[in-house]
Amino acid sequence: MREVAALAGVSLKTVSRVVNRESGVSADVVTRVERAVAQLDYRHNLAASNLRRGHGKTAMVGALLQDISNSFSSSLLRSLEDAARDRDVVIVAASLDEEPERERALVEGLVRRRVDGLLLMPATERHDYLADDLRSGLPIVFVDRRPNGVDTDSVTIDNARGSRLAVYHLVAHGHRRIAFLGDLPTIQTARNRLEGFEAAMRARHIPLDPSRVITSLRSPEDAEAAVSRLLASDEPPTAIFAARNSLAVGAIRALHRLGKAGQIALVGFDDFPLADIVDPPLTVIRQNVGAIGAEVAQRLFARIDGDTSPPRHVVLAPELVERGSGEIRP
Amino acid sequence: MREVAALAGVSLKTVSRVVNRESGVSADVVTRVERAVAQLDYRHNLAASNLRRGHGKTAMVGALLQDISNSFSSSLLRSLEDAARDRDVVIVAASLDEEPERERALVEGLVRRRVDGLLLMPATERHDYLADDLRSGLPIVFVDRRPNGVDTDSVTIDNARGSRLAVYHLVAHGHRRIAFLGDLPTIQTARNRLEGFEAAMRARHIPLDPSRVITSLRSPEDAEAAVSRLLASDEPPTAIFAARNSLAVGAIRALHRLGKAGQIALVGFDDFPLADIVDPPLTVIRQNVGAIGAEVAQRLFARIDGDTSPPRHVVLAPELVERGSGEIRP
DNA sequence: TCCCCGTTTGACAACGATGTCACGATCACG
DNA sequence: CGTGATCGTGACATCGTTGTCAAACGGGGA
Repeated sequence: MREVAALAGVSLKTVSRVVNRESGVSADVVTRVERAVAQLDYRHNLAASNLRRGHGKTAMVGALLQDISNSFSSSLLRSLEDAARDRDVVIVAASLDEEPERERALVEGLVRRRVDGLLLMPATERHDYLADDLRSGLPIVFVDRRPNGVDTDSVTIDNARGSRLAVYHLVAHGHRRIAFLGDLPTIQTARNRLEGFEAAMRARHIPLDPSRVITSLRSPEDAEAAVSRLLASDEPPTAIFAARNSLAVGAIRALHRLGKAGQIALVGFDDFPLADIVDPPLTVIRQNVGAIGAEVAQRLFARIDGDTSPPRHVVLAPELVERGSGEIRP
Repeated sequence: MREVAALAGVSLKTVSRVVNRESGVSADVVTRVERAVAQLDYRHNLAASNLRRGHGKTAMVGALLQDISNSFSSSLLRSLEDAARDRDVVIVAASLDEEPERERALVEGLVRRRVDGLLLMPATERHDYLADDLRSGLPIVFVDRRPNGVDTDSVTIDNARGSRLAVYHLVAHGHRRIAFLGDLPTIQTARNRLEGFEAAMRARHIPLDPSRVITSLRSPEDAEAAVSRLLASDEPPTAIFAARNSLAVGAIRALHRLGKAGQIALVGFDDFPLADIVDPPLTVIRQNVGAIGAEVAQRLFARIDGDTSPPRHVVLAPELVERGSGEIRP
């Protein structure tokens, strides 16, 4: 900037005025400065500008999601981006992979970078560590999982209800031997889905067979192996409830490999783009990702704009989408 | 920082030393400073730090992709993230949606923010506008599309070859009436795929019927409608080559709706997570996204680390994955 | 002609941090 | 006990920018 000023024969402040399109600079000076800017490849430095202005807004928000490459996380990211776009805010995105340490490190990094707000799908169990930042005014919106130990906005779905929908649906189609495939019970949503499953089975007076409740499945491959084992047992299940989309995928693969596709009922949790064209079309518990994302973005930007009303916890209801795989009878 | 210094009874510089874990501070002073930091909720400001240090590294890279929510873009993003993670670099991600204006605006925003490097899947046709930034040393790596008007690293696949693989495969299975579904020909990759299709048809001495070459399809819905029209014609195609994954999805939906699934051959371009379990399993031209992402990340960080060798243009070969849908005979 | 006023421009300090260098204290050694 | 080396600490300028305030300028009216 100093060089631009020298070349244009004006003061630093005048260059600043031109760069910021402030009024009250003569047309002649403006062109001189702009010429100098072009000639020297000068680039305005936003960091320095923000520093001086002091108000702090960096026009960056952080989005810490489970895994950017999965469709749920990336759809949320996209919803946030659509809202951010209108306000010229950019998004710093990262995957947590269910690693608490990574979450803490990334939050710290983003706070040091002075992001204006944070979208968090936490990998940690307790969130007290965020208290200081929240107190100092950093807007944080939780998504998919609720805050624990601090109070801040969240947008989640009713996971237990989703499980209940699935179980009641399968029971209504005549099933009693229903297997459950779930992720690590340390993950809040996975736990809620498991609890919902158990409660629904109780509510329908079906005894829980622990050998048919498989948790800690982390990948489609895990699920595929689990289903193979389940179907090889003495009393194989007639229906499977896969409480996460990647587990449903593994289950489908296993059913295909064993030639049982179309014979065993299957309900997945979380819709995904092609669930309607797999074989058989997959019945799922759908969470409306667009609605979640829009709600999250709206909350976050409202907070950034100074909304200081009490934290709100939005809980959306998932719905059952019948497509075929869940309507197979035993 | 000033307040921390005052509270701890030391100078600014000493606080800086403690915060940066520099050696040569007595244990006593370190604890006093750390206590003060905790008490005042002090947060180190990275922007100011970078400003002063001058070397410029912000430990941020930009990733401008086509659409963060599609699986190709988000997988690339994830590959980049894996590489960035080791170096404590964060990623600013955005979708361009094939809008040139948006690309230019985002690049400018990222340059102003002084990102250390840029991953770009361009929406623009010409890239001269990047010349200044490249000259001033900003590393930019193109992915999926080659730079035009400037010379910088790129990682792409051989799209024409992909189309050729698809056509030869279908012809080998007895097809001659092959329809082509493509995106906007203004998009470089879409154009290359179309050209590859035409060249391959010529090479096999099959006359091109323009009514079976449909371009400018932007969504699964567009593709679905196009396929419906194609199949309603007098001489419907016996095979379809869908030159983008979302178009293949639309084609599958149409075939299902019309009850023709399993009767018309279909080859898609771009693999996607569930292509093996749709009905029938989809034969695709696969680009190895992991390999592309790894290559891109490696190039980008090498440049950031000061590699000034001439720009390299890596072209990876796609491969045909037979799964069933492409092996249906007329 | 003189004065006042609006317009355009510039000098300076400050945003939060750190590299440089110099200072005082402590220590080992002959 | 003096000397030089070593260690811990602080003063100051500086990174790139902008808010504040005042100066310089030109023009219009009395």
